[in-house]
Amino acid sequence: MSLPQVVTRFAPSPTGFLHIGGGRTALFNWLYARGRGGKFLLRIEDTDRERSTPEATTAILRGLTWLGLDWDGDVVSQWDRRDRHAEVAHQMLARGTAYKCFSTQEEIAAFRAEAEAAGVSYAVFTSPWRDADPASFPDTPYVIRMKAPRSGETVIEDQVQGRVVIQNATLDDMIVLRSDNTPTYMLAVVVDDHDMGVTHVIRGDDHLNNAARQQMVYAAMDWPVPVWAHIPLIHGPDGKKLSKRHGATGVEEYQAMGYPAAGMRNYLSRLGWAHGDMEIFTSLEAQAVFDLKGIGRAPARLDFKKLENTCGHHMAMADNAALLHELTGYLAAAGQPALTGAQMDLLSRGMYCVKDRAKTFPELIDKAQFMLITRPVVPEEAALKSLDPVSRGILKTLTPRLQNASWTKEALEPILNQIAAENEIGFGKLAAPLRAALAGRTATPSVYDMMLVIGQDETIARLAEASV
RNA sequence: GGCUCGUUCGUCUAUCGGUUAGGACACCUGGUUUUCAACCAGGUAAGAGGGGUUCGACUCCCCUACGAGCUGCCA
Repeated sequence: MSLPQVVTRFAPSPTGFLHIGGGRTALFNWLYARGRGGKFLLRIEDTDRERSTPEATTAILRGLTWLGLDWDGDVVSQWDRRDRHAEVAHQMLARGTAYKCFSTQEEIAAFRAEAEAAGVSYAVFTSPWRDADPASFPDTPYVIRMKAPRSGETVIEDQVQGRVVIQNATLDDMIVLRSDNTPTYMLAVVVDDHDMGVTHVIRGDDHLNNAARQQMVYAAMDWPVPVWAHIPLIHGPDGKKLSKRHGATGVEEYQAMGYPAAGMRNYLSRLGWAHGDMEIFTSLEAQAVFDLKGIGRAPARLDFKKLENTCGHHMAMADNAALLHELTGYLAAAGQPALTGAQMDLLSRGMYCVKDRAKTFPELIDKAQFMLITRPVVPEEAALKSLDPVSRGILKTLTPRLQNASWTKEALEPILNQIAAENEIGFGKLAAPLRAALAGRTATPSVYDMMLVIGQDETIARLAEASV
């Protein structure tokens, strides 16, 4: 009666921080599941004991959490499931879809070297034990290999790449269980995805070829094959695979640079995926329209300008309190001093006049500078020019009138206009020294907004100091 | 080397055989403005190359070039 529930997963290997490409893969899985009332699971592929670290796992979790990608249930450790993997390997043995191979790594290396010497740069290794008589088995360590079909073809029906046909002859009998009884990735992913009920495997297209081998394991165990969707990788601005030399590759680096998470999600989702001309959307909107069909086949390049633009939209759309909260998170991530209570108060009052002018948190802080400074205001050199004797005189005449004013824009406007008129100057000529006095700068939010936000007493105090 | 995938403005992309090839970012011009940002109006800019199929190809097929991935007792 009810449709089978959609179950997706993100399965990173904990060998480093959360890569921006991994973040996008996770995002696609999350969008797909969340948009369909399904489940989004998280599994850590830590079967490589040499390279896996707990630090990397926590870094990945931190990155996902910052991105706002919440997962269902507990984080699954692949390593913890190794006994189950071994069990399946032996079931394959029993079914005759796998076999014990006693070839040593030295023998395999020798085989490859020989092939190379013979002019074949790469050859598919065929184990001599594939059809060997058990009576001839030596008492030495062995691995369990998949007994892959030698002929015919394996077809991957991929939702992104289309129908991909791979000749079985090009695939070797991959190892599913190592000689120390630990599973290899090819076995572990399939067993885990099956046991976890994963219905849609959405991952990087570096796994497209692997899908053929994995599909053989599904076949060997007679398990239903999940829906495949192999998405293109992200490239750097020069079109090469994204790497360290392109700059930031870790999700957390983007947090430290001050990009808001909502903007990051929006930008990342549009990188390689489109829904018509839609550019800016909330997570809820993205979930509602995200589908596999909209994913492009070509790798996309990172464009910081567009990232910033997208983030700017989300800054402006954000709820003031939420933005302030995320700002404190940014400061911590960037290793900057936390805000004082007074600064928090002012920011929550003045967020409205700075958030639509900023694309990132560093920009937001810069625009909000007039709220964060304390007297005495030290004007920048350019601002100092607006505080000439004549202007200071004008400010001096302004102060007493502000003392009796009610503190609303409606009340302030006529006062400033009248001062400008009395001195026969344009409003701009009055705004410049006001800016210099209130913020010590030449570029600031509206002078009215600044006055309203810092309040009557502070405004008068700053004007008094500047007009001395 | 073999196998697999990809190629529309500088960038992200729309198009699902017939469009003046559309949108967004960036850039340029003008406008607005109280500075900056924003905003408004306009503009420059694209189907890798070559063959087919078709009345008609960005769209389907083949080749080439270029890019990427896989080819481990890594994931």
